[in-house]
Amino acid sequence: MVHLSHKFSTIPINFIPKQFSKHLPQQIPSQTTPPFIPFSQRQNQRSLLESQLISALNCCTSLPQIQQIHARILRKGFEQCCYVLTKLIRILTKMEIPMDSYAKLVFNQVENRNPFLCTALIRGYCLQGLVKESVLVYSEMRKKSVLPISFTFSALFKACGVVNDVDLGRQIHGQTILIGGFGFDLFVKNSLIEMYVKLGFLGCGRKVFDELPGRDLISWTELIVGYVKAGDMESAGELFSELPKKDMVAWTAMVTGYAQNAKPREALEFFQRMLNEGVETDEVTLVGVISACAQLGAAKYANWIRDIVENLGFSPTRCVVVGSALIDMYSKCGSVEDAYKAFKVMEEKNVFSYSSMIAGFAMHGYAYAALELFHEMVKIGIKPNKVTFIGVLTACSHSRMVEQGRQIFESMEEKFGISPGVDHYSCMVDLLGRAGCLEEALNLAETMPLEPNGGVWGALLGACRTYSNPDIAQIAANHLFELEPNAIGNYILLSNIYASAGRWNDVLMVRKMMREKGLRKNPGCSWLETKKGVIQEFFAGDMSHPRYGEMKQVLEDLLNRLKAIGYQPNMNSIAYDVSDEEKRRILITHSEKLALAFGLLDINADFPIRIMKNIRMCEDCHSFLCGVSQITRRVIIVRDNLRFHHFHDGKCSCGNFW
DNA sequence: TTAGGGTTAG
Repeated sequence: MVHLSHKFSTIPINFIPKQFSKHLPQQIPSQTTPPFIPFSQRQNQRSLLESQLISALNCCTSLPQIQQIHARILRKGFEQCCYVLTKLIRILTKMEIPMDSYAKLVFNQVENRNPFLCTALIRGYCLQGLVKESVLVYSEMRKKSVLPISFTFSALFKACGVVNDVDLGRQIHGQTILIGGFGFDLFVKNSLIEMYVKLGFLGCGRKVFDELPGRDLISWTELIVGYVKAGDMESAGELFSELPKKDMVAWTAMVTGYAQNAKPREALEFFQRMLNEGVETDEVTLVGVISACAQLGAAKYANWIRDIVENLGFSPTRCVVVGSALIDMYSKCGSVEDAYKAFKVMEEKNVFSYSSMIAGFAMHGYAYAALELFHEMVKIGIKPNKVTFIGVLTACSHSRMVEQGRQIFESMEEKFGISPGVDHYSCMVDLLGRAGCLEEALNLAETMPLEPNGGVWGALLGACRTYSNPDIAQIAANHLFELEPNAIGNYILLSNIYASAGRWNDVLMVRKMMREKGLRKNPGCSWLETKKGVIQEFFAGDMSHPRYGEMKQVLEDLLNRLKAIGYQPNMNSIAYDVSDEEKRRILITHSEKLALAFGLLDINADFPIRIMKNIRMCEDCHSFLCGVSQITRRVIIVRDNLRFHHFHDGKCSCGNFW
């Protein structure tokens, strides 16, 4: 003990770099000589102390607590004990305390490091994204002939995944084969598959899976997720069906996979199968299903999953991830009120919950609510991320709040240290464009520090349509035709802009381009959720519906009543050079009008009529629906390809600005 | 100690 005390005095606190020394215990161990105790008794005492220190470390929840126990470790003479110090480093890792500021100092004080201690530091560095440092520790341990353990490789592979370094991963993969037997370790094998999958080298992952002996449920699931992430649901499905014994995680990987790959119906089918087979579900499964329901956008599915979530006891109150998913779902299913209710009851809120709610408000045209929430989150110390700003800027954009938008855009870098990405520039071009500042929007697109993408030029083209500016439209469209040669919407927009300016020759030129490329117009389509919860589909100009006669009657009746209060069909919404009579006929059979007519016939007056639409609503339909909400006193909610419109009492929540 | 999770613009 005297010796140990002596050693303490040779590692004075002031040897530690100043900025880190605050982390280490300030208490210098006592130098008094303890009474003599026989050796065997000392050993027993030591192992008792050891387990006491370990349990004390396990109970730590804050840095000061750790420092207190660390002081005890030093006082009791355990500053060279790998077992105890490994635990200390693991706790520091768990609490996300920078490795360089504390764990490394602890590590450096140990002379004979065992594999566990080295691995704890490697893992700590790797989880903090400091791969170079973790590799250095690994080389050091190899130099000193400390044999790695499976966990060492697992940590290193994870690190390679974090920093996207497949070459390093391959090198370490080679080492697992060279250093006796690790190539056959299932734990190492699984980490290896995980790394290759994460880095997008699915083939290598598959090779490891096929060639190395032994595989377990985790190996299978890892590979399934690899296919899911690559968007190959077919291969994922094949592998899943070959999987001899499937557990909740494997099932969930499939459900979530379908949801993530824009196949919401398949996701729900899979979930139903999972329930039928009696597989347990947890909050992760539910999040996948909720996300699928959000994509379907129908209140029917929202209510269905709400009941399931409640019955399983996963309310938004207690589970922040389920809560955030629900906020998104309710917003996308047309009920921003339900979204806000879920948001309100959440006990824990994070950047996801706030961002989802902000995006929800923005989507429904509640710009002030979105901004208020943004300021609230900043005030209570939740740091916004890139996605948050997309929501906030969209809210400003859809409500013509140019100055606020500008200020927030500027604050991104200055105040929050987030450099704006292409998408944020795209929001700004949209903001300026929608407000009618087309020149400024064009200027921003042309001078922005990043390469503008389709989003940027598309926003500008959309604004040119609103403000009928064929000249700037042409510039934006030329960029778009290069970036997205097959996106039909751009050609249609440009042709509409030319049509409303009466430039019929240019319209023909755009039509010719479309013909040459073999592009065909995506027909306008609307969906309506009927009284019975069935989703009905309506195509523009389609007169084959069994109740078309009644629907036509409803529409004509509405048209006459609307004309009496000053409505006139907006012929500019038709980009064909045809007679006014023909234009009127085309207008009255736009898909949302057909859906509306059916909704008025089918849905009780107390309920809103909810319509979904695949493309942007035309000006005529928009003013028609405003008028209908006034004369019928009905609430009509339309979700177009971008956002929601709530028509009520002759007004729309978008303020005629969409 | 290893597998499945929520928010994104025209």
